[in-house]
Amino acid sequence: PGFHTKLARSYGSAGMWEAALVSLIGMKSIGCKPNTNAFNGLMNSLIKAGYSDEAYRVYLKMLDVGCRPDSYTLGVLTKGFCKVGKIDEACVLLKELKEQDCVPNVTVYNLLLDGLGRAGKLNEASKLFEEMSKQGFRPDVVSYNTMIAMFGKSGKVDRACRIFQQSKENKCSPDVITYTSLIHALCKKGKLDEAWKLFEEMKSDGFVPDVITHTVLLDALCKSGRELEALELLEALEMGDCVPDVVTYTSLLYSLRMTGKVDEASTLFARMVEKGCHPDVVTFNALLAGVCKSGDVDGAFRNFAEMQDMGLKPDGYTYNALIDVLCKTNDVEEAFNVFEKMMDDGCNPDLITHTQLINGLCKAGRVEDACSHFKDMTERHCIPDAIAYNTLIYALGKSGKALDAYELFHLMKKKACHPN
RNA sequence: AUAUUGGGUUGCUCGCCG
Repeated sequence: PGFHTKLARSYGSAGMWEAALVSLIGMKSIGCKPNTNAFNGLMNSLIKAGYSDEAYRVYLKMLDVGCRPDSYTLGVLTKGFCKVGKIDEACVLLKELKEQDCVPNVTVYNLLLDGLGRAGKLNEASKLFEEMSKQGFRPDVVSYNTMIAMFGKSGKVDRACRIFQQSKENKCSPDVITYTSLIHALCKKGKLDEAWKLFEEMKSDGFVPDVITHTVLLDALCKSGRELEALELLEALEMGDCVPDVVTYTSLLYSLRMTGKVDEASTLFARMVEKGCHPDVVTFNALLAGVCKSGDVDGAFRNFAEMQDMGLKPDGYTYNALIDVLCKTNDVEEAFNVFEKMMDDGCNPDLITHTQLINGLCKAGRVEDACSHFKDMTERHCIPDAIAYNTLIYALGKSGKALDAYELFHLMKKKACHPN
């Protein structure tokens, strides 16, 4: 059975759900039947690899062969739904399974909280957070951490701190993640002093900050222009026992390169490699951002070639950065070539890709083309946000098409997209 | 040994400061 489940999970990671099922069901050839755990494991593999719909099919098959779902099943599927933005379906499933006396647990609620947060539905998350206690599920440290991180990411430090207060009142012990999330929230708002205070506080309370905690602080130093202090922190880490990782180095590389410190960035890049820390696609993208900022198209493509020489696959960020630098250097034609290449390469253009192209067309005086691209974009199920509307509204207004601009402005409001 | 939380990279405009 171990072999069959392992094989099934491998198929799952490749999205081959049918082959995976054959492997699971094939257990009967050795006189075994796949149990709930085996199905849960397969669904998890599928979801981790981005095959949520396929996971749901496996779920149906599992019911079909008479396997009862348990709280893990519910958890895995909740994650799957949330990952593809189908939060409502996750809630429906929760209700359904509750009626079949499949008991949800705190983990399931935590998954929902996180899913709501990532979908930007903070109010609904807060409501659920209050609701869960009433339903008899006491929030645990993960619940609190999830809420803190979610408020922190959207710039609501005060609310994050209130949740922290609340967790103390409810006698829920914080952990390193709690503190790191709060420190991150403070840093994001530029409150570095308070962040450092909390950092000291956590240490004196006996918590051991890890590489992530330190990287949050280092990144904040970089982003507020204190690269020297960031470098000092890095050196301290390199000498201590909290080893900096690729994220730590990338954060510094990004700031150095963004602020034009090209040589320092190169030196640091060499140093990280020397320390056995391998740059990843984000590292290259971070450097690429700096190259693009200076409008250096050739340099951008050199970076693009170099990352592939190192065996790294460009992602959406990479292509978007290239498209943007081309648009900004008045080469929309080439930007569209990269756009094609991106799709050939299996990268899905996103809202940012389209907005950049629309902006590029506008700047090249091709406002009509921009409008039709905007239309194409919506037909490709890419829902414009305020920035996308602004881009086109601004260009329309500037090119004397005030009426069209006004019309789009109304459309934007009609689509419940808040003008800023 | 089957599920949940923290760090780095990409888009518009405007304002403030230099």
